[in-house]
Amino acid sequence: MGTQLRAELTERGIAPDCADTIVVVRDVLARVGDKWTMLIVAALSEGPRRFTTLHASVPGISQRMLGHTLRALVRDGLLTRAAYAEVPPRVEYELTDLGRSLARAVDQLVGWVTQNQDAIVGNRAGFDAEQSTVTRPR
Amino acid sequence: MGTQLRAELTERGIAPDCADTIVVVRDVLARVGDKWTMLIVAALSEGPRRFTTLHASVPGISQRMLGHTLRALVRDGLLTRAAYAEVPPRVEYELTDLGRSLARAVDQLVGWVTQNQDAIVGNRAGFDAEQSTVTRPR
DNA sequence: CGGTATCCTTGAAGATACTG
DNA sequence: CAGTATCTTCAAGGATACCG
Repeated sequence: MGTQLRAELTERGIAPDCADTIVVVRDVLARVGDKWTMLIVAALSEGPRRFTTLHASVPGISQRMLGHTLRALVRDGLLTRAAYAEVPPRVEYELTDLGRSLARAVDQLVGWVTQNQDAIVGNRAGFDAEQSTVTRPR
Repeated sequence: MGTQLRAELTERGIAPDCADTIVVVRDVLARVGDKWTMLIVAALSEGPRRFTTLHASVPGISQRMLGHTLRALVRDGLLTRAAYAEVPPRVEYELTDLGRSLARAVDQLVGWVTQNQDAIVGNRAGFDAEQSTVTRPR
């Protein structure tokens, strides 16, 4: 994963461990920037939750994507998955310390967005207005 | 953009302005988490750069993706685009104050990744090792 | 309950060629 | 030089069905 880019970076004379970091940074940013991760982590920030509960709390997510995303988060060690051998079965997901520390780091970025979203949305509107003036003049 | 999710969120009783923030946060995270943005911003952090210079400094990027990504960043007000009417033409891209402040915010996250990438990579390796044990036992 | 398997659609992005 | 246009490929993600 990202091996291709890593190779290209090192080939251009960038130190291998620095290339590693670039790749991992992009990896992590892509994960927290994907369609569902933030919403799942937000739902888990209050405490452990079950699969079905999460499915209900994250609006619009499919079972497939919930399963995939949870698995990826467990793989990275950001979540734990605890399966209890009962009937009916019960599985609980919970943020790990690593997951919580990432959530705090992301919170900084959320803070930035909260402070600057008006500016961004305004810039987009202005840009789009200009463009439509150019493409559809008069 | 993200209007669909916004509607779903508000329908579930989440306050509209809160839903807005969720959507914008995901937007911004998706932007900084995409394949090229980080590398372009890094290249611009030293000062203004021209299209061709950027094309050379970002390994593996196509003209198409460089153009698209730059345009998106300009649209959000994170970059300025200055075109000089010379021959040959010269265009310089530069981080705005907003862009620089985002870069600083992202740096926090980069710091987190730098500190924790060993843990993440280790977790992944451990997880994958377990999985292959399960799927290909003995 | 808590998933996985399968199929299918769509948008993202690469390759290549062309232009003001 | 600084892009855009076109074509194509590919994988993320949705819908649906099924299973331990």
